[in-house]
Amino acid sequence: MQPSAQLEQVLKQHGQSVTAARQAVLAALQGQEPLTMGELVIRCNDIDRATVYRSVALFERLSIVQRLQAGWKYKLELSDAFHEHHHHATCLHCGQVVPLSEDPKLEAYLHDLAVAYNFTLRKHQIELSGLCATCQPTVGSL
Amino acid sequence: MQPSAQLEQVLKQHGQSVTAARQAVLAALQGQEPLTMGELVIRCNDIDRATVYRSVALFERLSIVQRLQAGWKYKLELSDAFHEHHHHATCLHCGQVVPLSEDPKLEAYLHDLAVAYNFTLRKHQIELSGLCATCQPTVGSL
DNA sequence: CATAAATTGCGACAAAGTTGCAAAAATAAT
DNA sequence: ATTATTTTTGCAACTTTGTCGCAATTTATG
Repeated sequence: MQPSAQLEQVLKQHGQSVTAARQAVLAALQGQEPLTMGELVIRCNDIDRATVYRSVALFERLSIVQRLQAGWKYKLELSDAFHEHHHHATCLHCGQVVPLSEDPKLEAYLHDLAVAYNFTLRKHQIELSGLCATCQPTVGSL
Repeated sequence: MQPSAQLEQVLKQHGQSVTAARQAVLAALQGQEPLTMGELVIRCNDIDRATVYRSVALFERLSIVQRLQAGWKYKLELSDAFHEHHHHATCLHCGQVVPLSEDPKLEAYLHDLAVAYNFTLRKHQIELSGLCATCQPTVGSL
């Protein structure tokens, strides 16, 4: 299904209106790289900042979008129902975020971990950080 | 070793001064729960906000402190050299952060993953989120 | 204890995020 | 379709969070 059609479906399911602003915010998030809030606001440049914030808040409540810690700043990306589920490796030097492909063994493991702690798991994130192949020669010590 | 003595050691190793402000920031972070920046500033109430920020920035550079995504906000806690290494489960309802005990198998797995992606791994985080045992009965759907 | 170097607090500022409310757009009803 | 109702948007004001330069203070050096 097209992401835009899927958005429409999710919004209607929850009694929320399908609006141009929300479609634009989704479209801006469809690129490969996760975005900071600031970057997202810039890419939605016809839409008021407050509206972008409200859309993101709604999208988070509806699990359309997730927030991840990339180095110092947090970034936003479409969540598992819209993208393939995956994790991230962030380069501490250049800030690039590399998506890691999913591994069922790891997923199963985390599931069991949650059970052991009596937690109803809704979502999870793994964030690796270090130096990417490109930056390794450049940086002596961080 | 006492955390305060360890702080002194790390600071001197990197040619940084040992100051009252930095000791106070460390002390405030020594509780069990990770803190938001705002909470930390409040607990260091004799110390100027700017100084708290500068101390945290320094502590992050020296890997004394790490930042984790807990629900919507980020929180700060002492990093592995000061606490036992561990991961977190955050309750989406009450916001409580439960520390998860370390598992060598998981750690080894993540290490291999980084190698596969040609990444020099400096640190990593696993964040589970869901409902804690206490909140599960309270909340129908989130 | 004196000197040099680094850190702190202050105030002013920039950036990020929130809120109330009237206008506009989306949904529901006729 | 057109109108009525509900929701969302943009705007502007505002709060919170985070940053920066600089003089005063504290820390380290000899």
